[in-house]
Amino acid sequence: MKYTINEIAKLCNVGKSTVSRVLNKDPKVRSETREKVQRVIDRLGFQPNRSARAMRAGREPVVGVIVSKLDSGSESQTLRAILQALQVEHITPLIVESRFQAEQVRHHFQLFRKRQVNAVILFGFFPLPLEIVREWQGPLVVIARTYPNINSIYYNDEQAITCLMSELYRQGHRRIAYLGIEDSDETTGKLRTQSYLQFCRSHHILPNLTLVELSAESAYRHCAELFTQPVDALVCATGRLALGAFKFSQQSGKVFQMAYVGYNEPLQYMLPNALSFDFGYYQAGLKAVELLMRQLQGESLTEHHLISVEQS
Amino acid sequence: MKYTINEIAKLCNVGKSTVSRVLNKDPKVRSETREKVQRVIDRLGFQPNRSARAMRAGREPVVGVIVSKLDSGSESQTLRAILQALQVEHITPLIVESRFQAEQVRHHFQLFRKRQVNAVILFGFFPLPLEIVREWQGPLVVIARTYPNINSIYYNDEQAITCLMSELYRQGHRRIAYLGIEDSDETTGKLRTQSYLQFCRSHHILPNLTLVELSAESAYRHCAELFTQPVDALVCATGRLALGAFKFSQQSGKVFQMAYVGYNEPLQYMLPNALSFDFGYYQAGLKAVELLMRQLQGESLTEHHLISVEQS
DNA sequence: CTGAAAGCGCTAACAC
DNA sequence: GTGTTAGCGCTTTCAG
Repeated sequence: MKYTINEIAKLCNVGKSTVSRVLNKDPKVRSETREKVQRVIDRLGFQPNRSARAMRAGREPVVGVIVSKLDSGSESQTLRAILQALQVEHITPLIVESRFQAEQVRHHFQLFRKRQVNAVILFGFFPLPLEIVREWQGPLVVIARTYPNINSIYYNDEQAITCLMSELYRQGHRRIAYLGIEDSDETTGKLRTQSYLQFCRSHHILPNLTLVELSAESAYRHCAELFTQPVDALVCATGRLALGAFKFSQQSGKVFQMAYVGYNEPLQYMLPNALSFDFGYYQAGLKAVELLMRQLQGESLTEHHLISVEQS
Repeated sequence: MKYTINEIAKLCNVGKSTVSRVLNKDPKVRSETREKVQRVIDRLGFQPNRSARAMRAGREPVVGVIVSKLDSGSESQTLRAILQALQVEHITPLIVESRFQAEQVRHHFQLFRKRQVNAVILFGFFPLPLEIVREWQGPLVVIARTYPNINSIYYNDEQAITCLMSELYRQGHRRIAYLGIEDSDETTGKLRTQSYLQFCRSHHILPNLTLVELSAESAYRHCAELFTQPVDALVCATGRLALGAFKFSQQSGKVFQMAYVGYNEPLQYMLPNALSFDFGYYQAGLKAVELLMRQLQGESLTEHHLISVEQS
């Protein structure tokens, strides 16, 4: 049932090192011998023992992946890409959830050290203090946030908002409101808000915005504030907020064109006409793994990769 | 930076087996010695090499987890539990997606064999032929579906439907429609449909049902068929279908009490008054790991575990 | 080109 | 109680 390199060697009447060479595609094996050995390997379905190989190699490649929430549309897209890319590289992913809590991240780092994780991919879909991120010594790629000297894949917040605004403007909307995140969140919050204000300024639109917490409920509760004035269209900083706004529109009967940043399947289904800006989450995952691989291969340069793909 | 048991031994002036004993909490070590060794271990942050241990043990515990879709509310809940439970057992999970395709499952099984996965947890949230499931030789737990001689965690379909129906009935609804899955799906389909019909019969309700495919879109398209008659309340076989029905209610302006089986965060948020029957997905995950552990420990009995917890 | 032999870091007999 | 020793399955010199 479970063969070892030794048994294969005996069956082939060769030394085990030859079998090893065949397994590792060492060119200096006579093709005749190679085929003989390969045939036996195939016939028996022999698989070299992973642990033994790992031990010999001195390290087993394991990448820790910290997502913020498993059931999040945008993150799942990225995670899917990461999983696939890592599989190709024969790297084992270790997935954990931060649930948007920096403290959890710290905790996971500890676990990773214990489990001898070589590298980490961290989803930063929420404000995360630099000093916590710094706690990870070793290869690291952060997604959706940037820090000095730390590799990252981040999204073009300005482009996302500007793009949505332009489209709404093109459609003829002029009273465009904005539901955003508080400035304490540098990227999803501050940056996007500023882009909104910037666009308003350059297009002579009177800003009408409210900043809330990153939850549908908070968005829902504060949405009414925007509608003390007439509103044609509403831009939401995230899909989560858009869900709250959608509920508001249901309850209040207000009709407006919806636009949001992110990928949210149920919302996309319920509101097919809404504008959504997908950053290219899948691409981001692939890129993250690529960056990580480079770090693992010793290149220690820092890169900040901008991902931006428009959709819908 | 990276120590071995040998170095620790030298630093402590003990043999490496003593260090090993300390690591493995072998009782027959003088507490004095133990402390001395432990102190050094702690000070240096020494972590025994996983691969070496795994090799020695002859097997590295890896459990393959086949979910149908990463971003599914119900499954994420279960997956979360599985991840946590496996972590406690120091078992590495290998997560892959089936995307509701039996062929993918077969493919993943192959991968698992290559990667020397010891056991599998399979999410069966869709019809899956027995012969495919059989392809996995070895410890296996199937969630949400049962097969002869295969360990499983399954849900009490009858109870779920009956429970929702009873509650609707209690609330005074009499014209209760049902949106279900076709009979080709044994559990989510046939079983639930029958439970609906059963309830109708025993409570003298005129059945009003439509069977559709397992997608929101299909539900949405066929929903109108139910409303050729007056409807007070609607029971949906799954959260996905409920999403389609919700859209229908939006578009058609029909008002009715909604009820569905499953856990769906956005829906729960949008329709807080809807009745939902949560099977206890988290519990199911814990149970799945427990069953698997027993198999790994050699008990080869088959168990079919019924999970049922009511909520909302 | 191929085989013999020496370990990788750890655990488990087996001695003392 | 504790040290010594023999491998687990594999890769990698080092000789032939």
